[in-house]
Formats: sequence, structure tokens, C-alpha cells
Amino acid sequence: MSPRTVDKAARRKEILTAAVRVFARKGFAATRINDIAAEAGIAKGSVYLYYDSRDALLEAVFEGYRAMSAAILDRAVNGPGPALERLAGMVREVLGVLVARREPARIMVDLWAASRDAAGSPVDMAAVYGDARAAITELLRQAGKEGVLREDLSERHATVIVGAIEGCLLQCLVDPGLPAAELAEPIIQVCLEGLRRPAVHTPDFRGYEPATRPCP
Amino acid sequence: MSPRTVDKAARRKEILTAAVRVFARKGFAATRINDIAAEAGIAKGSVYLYYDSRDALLEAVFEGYRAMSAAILDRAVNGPGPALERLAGMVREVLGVLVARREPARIMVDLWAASRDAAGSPVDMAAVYGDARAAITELLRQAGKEGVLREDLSERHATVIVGAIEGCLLQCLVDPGLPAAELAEPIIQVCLEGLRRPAVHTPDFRGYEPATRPCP
DNA sequence: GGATATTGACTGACTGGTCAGTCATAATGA
DNA sequence: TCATTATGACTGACCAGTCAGTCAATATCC
Repeated sequence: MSPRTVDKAARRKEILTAAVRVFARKGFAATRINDIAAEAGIAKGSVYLYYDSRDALLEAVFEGYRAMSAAILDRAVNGPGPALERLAGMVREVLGVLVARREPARIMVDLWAASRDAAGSPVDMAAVYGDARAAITELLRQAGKEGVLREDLSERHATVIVGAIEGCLLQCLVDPGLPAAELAEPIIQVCLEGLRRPAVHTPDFRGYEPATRPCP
Repeated sequence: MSPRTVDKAARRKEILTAAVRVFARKGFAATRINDIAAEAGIAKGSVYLYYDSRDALLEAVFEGYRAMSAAILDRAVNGPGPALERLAGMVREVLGVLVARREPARIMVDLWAASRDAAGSPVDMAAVYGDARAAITELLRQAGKEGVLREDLSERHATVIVGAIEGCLLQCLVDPGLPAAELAEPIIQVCLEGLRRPAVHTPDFRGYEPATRPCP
């Protein structure tokens, strides 16, 4: 190589990219530092010139994921247009990412498991889910202002929406036969129809109140 | 006769119970056979008198979970009463199990990750999710017969419901601050309201058709 | 009863292998 | 030359699984 002329930041990124590829292929637990070094085309010792430890590498992978997640949420919360359309768009985007690049999502499961190990784990899944809940709670607040929601909503409902998205992702990961792309619309249908302001006339026609619109 | 006989099956179960406790406490990856032996109050070597390997123990834990899961689903599918009420009851039961005994669910995440490792893993999460989807698809079919559902439903919607339940479970596991018990009703609200036959009068009052019920 | 033999559940030190992380040495360009 | 970067053999810790040996409970015989 060319000592003194290497771009440290670029090299760090190369290693990180290699690590993501190997993690996705073999799973975090089964990945050896040697595998990552080989994937990056360098020696094992060199990995340690750029990352202090295996855990530091894990943390970097996690941060990359979290940044991607945060970007998607941010665009949904602060974007233009009606809030519910942004929510629907976000669901489509998340499922789309899964279809386009399975690695990030696949790795998340390993991170999940890895985070269980030590108390001082660098991977804080609670924060990731917390961010997602906060974003969707905000979207629901915006939609509420727009007057398109039922009025008995709480943050619990945001939890359910986050859960529906995450749960569908997991199923798609476990079972590659599931059509991830085609789940976006059912998710939107189930969630949003359940969130829209109920019709004055309830679905089963009990409680029909003709007096609210007197006949001419 | 044999000089001394122990109840092999009972001892197997003791070890399994100990394993579940340790897995729940430390996570599967971080659990040593020694830990399990200590928890069961026996020596390490004795564990191998009852289970061939660490993986065999993992498989037994998984089968126990799957049996519990299957029992809940079976009761919902074949129980008495309207299908949607059984569906709602099942959601309450699943969340209730999480509240009462966090271990089984917690372990599932580890099993999830463990299943990623080898191709010949004893843990088949795809089958677990597949069973759940099949059960809920059947519940929706029953509910459809009862005439209480929208008519454009597919198995995809069952996937969303499974996902919502599973996703909420995960969030509760990661973040013990979340009130698992209080999520059952929001899940039911979001899912079922999204599934019921839409009112003739759409929520935004466009398409209002007073002619359907003529004034006296 | 009690002396002796038999059984098999149980033990834990040991083995063989794995792997994260280290460091002495080499290579390279300024 | 010399500072910087790269290397890969090496180390020490760790752990799943083994197996030769222990011992308490039972069986059998006198």
C-alpha cells in the first residue's frame, strides 16, 4: 500500500462496509475478525488500526443503521403534505429498503440479540424503537390537528404501528417467500383505517342517528 | 432390577427448566453449560446424560415455546364465540403471557438470532410465524363468513396482524418501561377497526347516501 | 440381619479447538 | 533516513464435550 497517503476516514468506511457484508452473510455471532479483514482485502491486524475492538465495529454498524432509520423518520415527520400520506409513504419506504437491501434489516436482528448480552452493550435497541415511536406519535399529532383521526388515540397506538412495521419486517426476513413489497399497502390499510375518525354511522348500523341530518 | 433408578423424564425437565431460567437471564449466546448445570444443582457432565449437546437443549427449549404458541392459536381458532372476539381474546392472552412470564418471549429473540447461524438450525422461526399467519387467516375466514369484515382482505392482512402483535412484544421486551398489558386494547382497536366492514358512509362524509334509509 | 456384589447416576479435571487481540517485524514513501 | 502503515504468527483466555473414576442405593446370599 501507500503509507502516509491513506485516507483514514475512507479506510474506516471500507472496513465498515466489509463488516456489513460479512455480518449479513454469516450473522454477527459467526463472523470472525479474520473474515472481515479478508473481505476488506487487508490483514487482521490492520482492522485494529481503525477500530479498537470487535464491539467498536459492531457499534459503528449500529450507528450506520440508526442514522438511516433516523433519516427516514425525519423526512416523514418534517416533510410536506398531509401527515397520513407521509406516514403511508414512510411505510412504503421502509418496506422498499428491505426489498432493495436485505442486509441492514438482517443485521438488525443480530444486533438485537447482541444487545442482550452485556449490560453495557453499545447497541441500544430501546432507543431505536423509542425514536420510531416518537416520530409516529408526532405524525399522529399532526394528523390529529388536520382532523382526520379518531380522538381517543394515545402513544400506545404509535407503538402498535411501529410494531406492525417491525413485525412484518421480521416475518419477511425469516421467510424469504413473503413478498415484502406487497405488505406496505396492507399495513397502511390496517393501520390507517383503524385510525381514521369513525363514521357517524357505526359499521354494524347500530346507533343510527337520522336526526343528525334532518330530512328536508 | 436396577439398584437405583431416577425418573429420567423428570430430570430432563428439571434441566430444561434450569436452562430456560439461565437463557432468560443471560441470553442464549452468553449461557454456558456450566451455568445450566449449576442452576439445576448438578454437575456439567450430568447435563450430557440427558441432552446430547448444547444445540439439543436449545431445540428442546424451542419446542416448548412452539407448543405453548400452538396451544394459544388452537384455542383461538377452534374456540366458541364470534371469530373477532376470539381474535381479540388471543391478543390479550399473548400480551398477558408476556406480562406474567417474560422469559419465554425473551428467549425467543435469542432463538431468532441462533436460527440465523447454521443452515441446519433446529430452530425454525419461519414455521412459527407461518403457523401464526395460518391461524389468523383462518380466524379472518371465519369472521368473513360471519359477515363482519371488509371484503378485500387477503392473507397479507393476517401477516400485518401477526406483525403488530410480534412487533409490540419486541418493543416491550427491549424497553421494560412499556406497559405490555395496556397494549392489548390498542392492538385490537387498530387491527379490528381496520378490518371491519367500512360504513356505508365513508369517514370523510363524501359519498353520503341518504337514500339508503328513506325518511318516513 | 449383615456381608458382599452389582449397578448406573453422577462428577469434574482434562482435552482439543477456537478466536479476540497483541506485537515484533517488514514495507513504503516522504 | 525515519515516520507511518501493514502484516500475520503468536498468546492467553475461554469453553463444549469427554471419560475414568466415585459412591450411594439396591440386590443377593449366608
